[in-house]
Amino acid sequence: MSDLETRQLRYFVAVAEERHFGRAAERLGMAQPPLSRAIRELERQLGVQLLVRTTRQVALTEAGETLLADARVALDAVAAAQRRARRAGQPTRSLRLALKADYDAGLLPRILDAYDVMPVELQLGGRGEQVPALLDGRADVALLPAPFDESGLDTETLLSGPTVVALAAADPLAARTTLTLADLRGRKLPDGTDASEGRMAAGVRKFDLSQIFNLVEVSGVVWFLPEWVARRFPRPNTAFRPIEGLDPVALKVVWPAESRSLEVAAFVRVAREIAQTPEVALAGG
Amino acid sequence: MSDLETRQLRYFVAVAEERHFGRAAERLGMAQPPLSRAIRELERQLGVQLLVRTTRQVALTEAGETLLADARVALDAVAAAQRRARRAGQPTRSLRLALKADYDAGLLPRILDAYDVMPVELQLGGRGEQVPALLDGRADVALLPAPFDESGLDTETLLSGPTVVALAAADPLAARTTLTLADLRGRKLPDGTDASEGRMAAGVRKFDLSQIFNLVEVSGVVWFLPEWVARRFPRPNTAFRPIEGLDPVALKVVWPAESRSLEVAAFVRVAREIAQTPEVALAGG
DNA sequence: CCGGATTGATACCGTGGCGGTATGAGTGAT
DNA sequence: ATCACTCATACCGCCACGGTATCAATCCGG
Repeated sequence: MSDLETRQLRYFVAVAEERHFGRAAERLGMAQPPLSRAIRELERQLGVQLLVRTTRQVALTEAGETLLADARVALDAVAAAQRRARRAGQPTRSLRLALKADYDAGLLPRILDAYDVMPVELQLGGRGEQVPALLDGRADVALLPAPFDESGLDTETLLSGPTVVALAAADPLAARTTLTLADLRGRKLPDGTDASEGRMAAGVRKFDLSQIFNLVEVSGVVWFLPEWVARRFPRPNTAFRPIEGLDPVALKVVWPAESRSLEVAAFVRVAREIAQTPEVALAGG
Repeated sequence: MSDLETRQLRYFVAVAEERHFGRAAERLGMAQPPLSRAIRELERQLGVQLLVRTTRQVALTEAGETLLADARVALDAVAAAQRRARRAGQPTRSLRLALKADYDAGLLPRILDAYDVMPVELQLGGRGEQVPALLDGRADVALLPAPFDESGLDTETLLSGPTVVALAAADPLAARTTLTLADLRGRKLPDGTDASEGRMAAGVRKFDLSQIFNLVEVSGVVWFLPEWVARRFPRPNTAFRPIEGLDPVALKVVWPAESRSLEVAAFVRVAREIAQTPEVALAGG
């Protein structure tokens, strides 16, 4: 009957993620007994068993899995409300734009130049950091390469292009104009996985693009990236070749689904217009 | 610093909606002083002024407006988590489908027949009740005529058609094949507003379609509805005429944006297939 | 088969947060 | 100027939440 409190959801998420009351309690900065009691009380309120405990392991029931997913969404929504309210009270307002360095397809300078509603604060981060930031209110809008999990978000595609592989110009494969994933069997990504698996190796956040291109040129590893990124970084000793059979990669502008912010809407409009306007040669000489 | 509790959000929403501490306290079933104190504490936690109080009126600051919108979303998310967890623990599962009576375009029987994942529980309600039910977890999926506020929801269009006006067959306008809004000047909707405004008069929830057609035939009022609804209810004394210049009305299947429910996904797939399959004549004879 | 380690549950206690009542203070209306 | 209205303050009492100590069940090594 009585309503859930975010405290109860935070406790449950901690236990469900740790699958261990002691570690969850430590993470929450509290002792284990009151945490156990709080979860019991939560189950009693819901009239549903969420966890199956033995003294050796904690497992989630189906209801627990359901609640875990929904609780994360709800906690993000609460955190977003808190953050946005804090910001809305500040005298100096800005738009927080989350993006991955080098993945703006050259649109960013023109967008920033054209967007004059308020100052734009850039939040550079690795892949995977932008979406959570949008969901919990740390960012207002993002520029991201698709695909990514779009639940809870609205998006608009700015441009789209094929995936290319970056390989050393001296590589025999560079002599061919197009490649398939199978051709890459044996080639490694910087993280050591085989390139023929076609994943865009995550977890290589320590490197920026020029460092990766250095690796490509000197150590024979390869690297996948969207064509609209590669085009911005021509290097004489790195060859970019399209991969057949991979889905195209879109650059999207992304914002929280429930956003009714005029500032975000204006940003999306500007981004759309810039993306549709070809980049003119600035100086004819 | 410390996290927001749903209790604080519920209190704030009550005060922000009532714009009156006393009434809000009454609505919350508590006394006014602790409510005032809780709002003060909330403002202190956020470091932001949410309300401008005088002894005569309570007004929202810009931060307050922001928080009101976000808090509603967050509270819906918490309520949805609670309801879905409760249901997930029940042994008998069902899919709760919210819709407006008579607005299924004839698809419903075939959809229900084809959907065999789990029992479907129908929630008939007036326009405007389905979307909140989806957002706070009282319903899993809905069939709705667009347009409606889609924030926080995902949708897929099943079919689309023009808006028509229902008028008495004896009405002089019924002699014409198409009409414009201007032609309807002077004609009234059942709620008394002028038909030439083009709104689909809300607030006439007490009547079902046959009652409305009765009104149309005997009292000279007119009524707007989608063509794909009108087609299902042929009546000799009611004429349906398309209105030029009005946007088409789509029938959409709608579900919570964050839903990753396989049951909902299966329902959407079935609905899509049914909508693309023309209704065959059941008996040729 | 037994003893120790691990881990969640129980018992009990103290405090702080939350809500209640009584009352004050500011403002608009007559 | 007085009254009505409404939000704020003061003060009080309770219980909900968290802490400590301990128990109980299970797994594992010997």
